[in-house]
Amino acid sequence: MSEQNFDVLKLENQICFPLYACSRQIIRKYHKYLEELNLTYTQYIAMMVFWEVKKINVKELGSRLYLDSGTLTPLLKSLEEKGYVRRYRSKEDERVLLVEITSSGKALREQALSVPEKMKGCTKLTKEEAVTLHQLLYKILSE
Amino acid sequence: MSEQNFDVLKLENQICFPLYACSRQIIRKYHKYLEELNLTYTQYIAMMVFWEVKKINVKELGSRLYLDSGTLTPLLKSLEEKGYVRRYRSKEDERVLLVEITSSGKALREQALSVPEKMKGCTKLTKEEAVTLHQLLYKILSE
DNA sequence: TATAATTAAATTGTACTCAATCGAATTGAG
DNA sequence: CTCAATTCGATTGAGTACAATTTAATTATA
Repeated sequence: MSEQNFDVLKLENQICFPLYACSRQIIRKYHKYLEELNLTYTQYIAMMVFWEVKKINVKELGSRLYLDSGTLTPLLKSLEEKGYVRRYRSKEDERVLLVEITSSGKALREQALSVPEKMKGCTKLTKEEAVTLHQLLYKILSE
Repeated sequence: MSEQNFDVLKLENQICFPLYACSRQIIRKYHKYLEELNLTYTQYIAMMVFWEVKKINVKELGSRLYLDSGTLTPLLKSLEEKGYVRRYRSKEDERVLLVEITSSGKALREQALSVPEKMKGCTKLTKEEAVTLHQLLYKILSE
């Protein structure tokens, strides 16, 4: 009767734990290539957005990266100090902070091309497995 | 000629970014259930290990959780303050710190059963998709 | 049109995360 | 045996994460 099944509390039966462990494992691998660019991983994915859109506000950047202002405010100040972005208030709505990539930030893009190159094969997944993983992850994120 | 393909630097083409975003999204969902137990997510997965093995040293715990002493030392001190574990040096090798679950920590297991229950269906993956994801993630971790 | 409600960032406080370094204990080569 | 190398955990410092709160600006409503 009062037998309790604790299997649901086993590490090996979790879905979040390997997600969490995997993301940290890969981010650790990024570290040695990104430090050549003087970027952290979070700064790197933020730069990916700037390379695409050139200009964006904090809220919209946060919704793309799934990060809030508590994380982004210091991160964007740091990118500004490095000279990769410029921050300024919107004239139309003073609450909104616009962040725009600088020429220096744009120039970094060429250098950054070496990163995916070096990270190639960082996981031993086949192309098909990587596609499957990608789809499953975005299915989770789409909720 | 000198056309460069920057697609490899697009956020949508990354594998690590959705891993990172997914794990944080799910951990955020855990938060409201775990705070009823006065545990953070990292403390929760550490407790999962203690519920299984009762006693373990820091290095072995770190290899199971993919975390190092810089993360675990303060985390274990915090769990000790809450009364869930006891920390002491090994008599055989004074370098080794053993961490053992207390009766209070064992009692927490029953309460914790509600967490996977509440998290059930936190992702809308089918059972098959969840199994596939699990396999792919452990393939990455096994490198 | 006052003012209440909402919104956007910034701030605060707690807790990771991890590279790098340190100090103490143990082990191993000569 | 002995000193150098290794190992274990703790510490340090920089950078996130994020819930909760605050401040300032804007919008909506009575």
